[in-house]
Amino acid sequence: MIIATWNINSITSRLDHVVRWSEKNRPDVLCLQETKCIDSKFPIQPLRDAGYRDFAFLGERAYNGVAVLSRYPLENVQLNFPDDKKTAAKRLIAVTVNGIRLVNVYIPHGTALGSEKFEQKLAWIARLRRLFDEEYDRSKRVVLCGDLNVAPHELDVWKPSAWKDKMHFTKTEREAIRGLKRWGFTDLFRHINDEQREYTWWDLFRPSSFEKDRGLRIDHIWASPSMTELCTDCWIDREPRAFDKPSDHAPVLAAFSI
DNA sequence: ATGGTCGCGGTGCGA
Repeated sequence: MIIATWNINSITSRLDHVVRWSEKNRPDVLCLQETKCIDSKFPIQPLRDAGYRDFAFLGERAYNGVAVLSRYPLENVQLNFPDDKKTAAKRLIAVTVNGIRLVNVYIPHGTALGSEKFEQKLAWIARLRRLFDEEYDRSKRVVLCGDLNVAPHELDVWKPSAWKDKMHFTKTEREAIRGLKRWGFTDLFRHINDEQREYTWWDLFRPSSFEKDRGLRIDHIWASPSMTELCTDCWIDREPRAFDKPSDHAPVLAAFSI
């Protein structure tokens, strides 16, 4: 079974990429972030034609939005945090698929260091940790994936000296993300690939960033201990980052012997 | 080097 995650920066603008990539890579479950699409306009039919059978999505106009596309039935769909208001940014969707509890998140960007939104980013991460403490069992099969908007380690940044104290790599963000991980998660890319430097995001503002491989590893698939034991591979597919008019993110995939 | 490029939607904001 293959689970993938991809921040596609608008499902309508990237529909062809998602279809083409899905037909080639055949993930069983694909978690998307930044769909930027209201639910009534979510393009189910083209994605059905690409092989997906079941869908869960939570979107809004222009910003945020998360979705899960699956070849297996999705059960117990949870939209955002249980105590979120309806007006809350659409950033979390949790489903059960093949007995796995899968949580797909789009962690807030943070906008600017020291801003109110930066504090809200830290608070959102702490709140996610509390969700796992209160409602999840680490002895079960649990997967957390998505755009974490934090590069946890120096190995996850193309030039740590240049990124010191910069958004996505500040001490406070890394501490917050470590706090989340300590619930009992293993970073599957690091688990499988040891000290390898690979990235999932390259800045679209700087057109040469991808060619020069100046990126960050901010998109992740994390797993609980029993799920980590079943993981046979985890990799980043850079190919669609070179497509015409790409998302700024590349997909991450994990294979499990299930 | 504080620029640069997208997406949405028809303006400026967020990333």
